[in-house]
Amino acid sequence: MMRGMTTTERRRDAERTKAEILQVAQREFARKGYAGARVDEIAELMRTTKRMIYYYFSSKEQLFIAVLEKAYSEVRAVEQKVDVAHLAPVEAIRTLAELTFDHHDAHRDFIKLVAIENIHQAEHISKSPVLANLGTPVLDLIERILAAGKASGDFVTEADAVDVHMIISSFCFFRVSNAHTFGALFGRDMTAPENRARLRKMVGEMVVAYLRGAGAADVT
Amino acid sequence: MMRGMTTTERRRDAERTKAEILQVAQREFARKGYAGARVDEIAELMRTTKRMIYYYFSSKEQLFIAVLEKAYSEVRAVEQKVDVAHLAPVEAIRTLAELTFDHHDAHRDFIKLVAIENIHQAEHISKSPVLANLGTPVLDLIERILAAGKASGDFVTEADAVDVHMIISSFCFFRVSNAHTFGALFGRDMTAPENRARLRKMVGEMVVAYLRGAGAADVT
DNA sequence: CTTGTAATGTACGAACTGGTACGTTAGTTT
DNA sequence: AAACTAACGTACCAGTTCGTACATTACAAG
Repeated sequence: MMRGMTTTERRRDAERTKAEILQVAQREFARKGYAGARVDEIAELMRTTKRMIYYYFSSKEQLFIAVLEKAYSEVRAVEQKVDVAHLAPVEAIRTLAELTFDHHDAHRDFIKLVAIENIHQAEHISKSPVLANLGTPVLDLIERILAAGKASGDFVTEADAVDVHMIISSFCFFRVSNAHTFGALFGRDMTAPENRARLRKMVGEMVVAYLRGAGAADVT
Repeated sequence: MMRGMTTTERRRDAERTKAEILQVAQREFARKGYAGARVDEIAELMRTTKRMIYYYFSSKEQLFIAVLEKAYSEVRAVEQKVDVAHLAPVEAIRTLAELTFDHHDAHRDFIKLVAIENIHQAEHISKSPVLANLGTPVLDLIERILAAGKASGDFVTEADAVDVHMIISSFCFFRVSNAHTFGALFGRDMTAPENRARLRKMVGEMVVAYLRGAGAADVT
């Protein structure tokens, strides 16, 4: 009884073990990919043994799904905190873009997991009921900002929430996910500290410029 | 003698065999990832046997590198053909963006290979001397367009060629690479035919709008 | 037509890898 | 304090996977 009781350090702690497995597994999957990650290696990097992985997660695939679920839920938790309701449309969307940038910057393992999941045609996400309908909150937020911007006349471009989310995401995601090949081919590390501030500013300006309609063919 | 001689269909043809191996391998690597792809499976999908893979490419890793080299060189060949020199700066950059869009759209396997290579920290690209300094041609082109745009007063934003290339690439790349998870979470297939034209127009407008400086904080 | 060699096919092995059978211990309940 | 169960450890196996030793054949040269 009393699950949370830890006055004396327990040697056996299910929650702790599960958490450690997830943490180590996340790093391994992010670094080696799904097929490239080794269950034995994950086990060696923990205090517990391989047996525990199967005790709590049944299979490598289930473990990967659990890692994805945990990572996505953490993302969601952060996104909920974004408060841009009190800002004017232009500043609201700019801020959202910059916060998205910060978030991607801070959760690089998560980005890699998503990239891996895309290589596998999102087959694991499909198997998880937890992960469906997880995108709607952001879309609602963007929708409100867009409506306000249209009403105030700041936004001219015809674009829906999904489009805008895609613009922002693509930039922030690519910067992290493709840093290696981009760096190898163009000699610039997009994730280097000295480039951070400039690129962060770029996302914001890009979305705002686009929504203002300055890119249309009939504009001078 | 006479390598190209093929009046009678030869049963033994090194070039043909090598080409088929590369083609099949490209598809397998793109679908399963590097570690996920199986040499035996690649062999089964060809007319020849696994022995030939090792006869011509020595190892799985070398094969993957060869696939990357072939894919990148094909990309480069297409990019060389882009002729935007005669266009005005705004139309030139817009056209470049749209052509990049088309190119990514047409070479999805290549996109996936690059994504895979990024998961593996571009370690294979680094091992290939062929693949270094491959990005410069595009950068030169963009540089010229930017200079012309600055001179004509069309472009106001301070951004160099690498930045602009990144904006364009991120959008085009993300659309293909993340189509699966994006579709699963937001219910829209970015690669579906009905979205193609709209998104293609978006890249162009986005870059142009950004370069015109409409996103800056001090612009009304 | 013989002979040399590039190209190809067959069979197999050593190491790895996901997964499990079985035994043990800590902590809780009564 | 006995008994019960969740949590954990060890040893191991069966299937897979990259790679190779060895045999063979098509083709070109002289």
